Amino acid sequence: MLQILSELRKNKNWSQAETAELLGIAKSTYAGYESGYREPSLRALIQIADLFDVSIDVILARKNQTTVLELATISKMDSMVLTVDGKPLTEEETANLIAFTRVRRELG
Amino acid sequence: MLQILSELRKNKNWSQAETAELLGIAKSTYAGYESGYREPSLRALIQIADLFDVSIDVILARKNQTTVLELATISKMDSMVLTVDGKPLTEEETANLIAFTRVRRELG
DNA sequence: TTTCACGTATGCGTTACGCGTATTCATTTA
DNA sequence: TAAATGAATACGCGTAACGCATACGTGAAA
Repeated sequence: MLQILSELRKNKNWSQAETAELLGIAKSTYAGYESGYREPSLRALIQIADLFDVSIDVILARKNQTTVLELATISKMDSMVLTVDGKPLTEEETANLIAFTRVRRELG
Repeated sequence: MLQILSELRKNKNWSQAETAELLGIAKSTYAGYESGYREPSLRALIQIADLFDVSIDVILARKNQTTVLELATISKMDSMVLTVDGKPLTEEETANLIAFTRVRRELG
């Protein structure tokens, strides 16, 4: 249910112990969330969402808000920023990614 | 914290008892949420969000609107799909885009 | 006044969360 | 190679708090 926690954490290059400390909980407690051994309480869930700066629905992988977004559109939106290694993609970078994808698909 | 429950419920012209029955919980339990006497468990919260068809963040009155998203994270999320030319990016394609971006940035 | 619907408050049993601890595995250091 | 350190995971136990049954207060309708 909470597999995404591992992804979010690794994107920040944090260990479970570091993350637990930032959350103010025991490392075994946090590890239990990732492994699926336990589910976080509502209070813990809110802290986690705040720490990773994502919505609770994202953490719970709730699909009630499945959104399909065109890469080209996102780069024009002010309300959303894509990052790689924590660094925002520029419009030029995004344009290159789109071109890159088209070429690769063309080649099969 | 959960004042919005009362509004969501009244918008549907439901009594607390009706709502509780739809949720499969005791009416005193549901009433406790609205009055602030108790907070719902995570399980109950998910059922409530599904019943009213709103996101959990809305129920919790969280103002976060995740604007910065790591590309690597998105590809792992079921709740969001990126497309190029209307065609979804596969996980492999996304991984290639990330690698491509890193190389380009490395080269200056 | 009685009755009924609605919302609310609380005692109590039980669930399950959080911590400490132990274990396993991988990597590093002497 | 062994020892040590770091990382991830599993589990026992105490207890916080959730859910239910029940009781109570209010207002409207008869």
